[in-house]
Amino acid sequence: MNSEFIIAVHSLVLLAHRPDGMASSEEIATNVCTNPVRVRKVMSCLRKNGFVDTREGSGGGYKLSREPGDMTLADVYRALAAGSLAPKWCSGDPESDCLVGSNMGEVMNAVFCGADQQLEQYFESITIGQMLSRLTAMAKA
Amino acid sequence: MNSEFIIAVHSLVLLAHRPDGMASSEEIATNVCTNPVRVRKVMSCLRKNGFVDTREGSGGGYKLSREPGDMTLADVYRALAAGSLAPKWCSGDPESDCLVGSNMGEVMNAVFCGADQQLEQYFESITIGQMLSRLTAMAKA
DNA sequence: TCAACTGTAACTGTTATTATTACAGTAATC
DNA sequence: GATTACTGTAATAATAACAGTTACAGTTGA
Repeated sequence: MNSEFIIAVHSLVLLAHRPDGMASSEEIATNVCTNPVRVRKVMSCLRKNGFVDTREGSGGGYKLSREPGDMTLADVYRALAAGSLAPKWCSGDPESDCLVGSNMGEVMNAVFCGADQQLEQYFESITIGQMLSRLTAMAKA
Repeated sequence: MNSEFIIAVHSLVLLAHRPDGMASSEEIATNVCTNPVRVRKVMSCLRKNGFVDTREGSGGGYKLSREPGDMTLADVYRALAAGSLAPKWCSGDPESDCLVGSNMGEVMNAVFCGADQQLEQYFESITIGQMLSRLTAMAKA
């Protein structure tokens, strides 16, 4: 899995956890354990997909633009990791005169499309709000 | 996804397609479009997991040791790609004093375990025999 | 006008992936 | 029993993907 997906989910959960719903790229980066530039890149994408609002300039940062309970991991997945299951490496060669070698690429592709849908469906069942609940439940235990 | 998984599936389908059910690492490599050493490494693993039999020496090669209809992609997945969904890159830091940063790693891990099971279940529904059928259906069309 | 932010691009370092080379071991065939 | 055609495995090299860093232009609040 794309690690940007993880950064995105983590960031959204963090924002959902903040009383004022805001955080800067540096705060998020510290919490996630990466660098601010990477966070900004991911957040920029989340902004374009309507997950967060940005405020540039002094005192700026990121803020959730939807309810945590209304954002599923599937939404995030579609925004920045869709199709990541299929490997870049592709088997077979369409020019091959063997039935198997020439068509395997296409069949394999179909298999991974199905797998991707399956995965997306699973992510559909988990919201950012639920992620936060799991975290608080874990802290109390 | 692990590209060894793809090589394994392709190899098994190719063996299933051969009238005598046999092929050498070089023949497989040509069909898959990779090098024989890589194929041997994957096949070696398939042998250890009971998918194929090996015959060393002149005229040797690999042979299916089970019916194509009895081998699911889930079997192959478990043998050489299980848990590949979760990224190596891990977010958060258990030592953090923030609720989110300190526990996110664990929660994320649980999410990916679930995703992995989901994926495995999907692969359970596809056999090597079916892959071959899809290929022949495609050729006729 | 300054300080504190975001948005990007360019570059560097690190890690993972794939291909290659080499060689020991095994079995069929002459 | 030598030769040929294979597998098994280790070591190395080449390539590609990934993550971190630096730099700087643009925006906004104080």
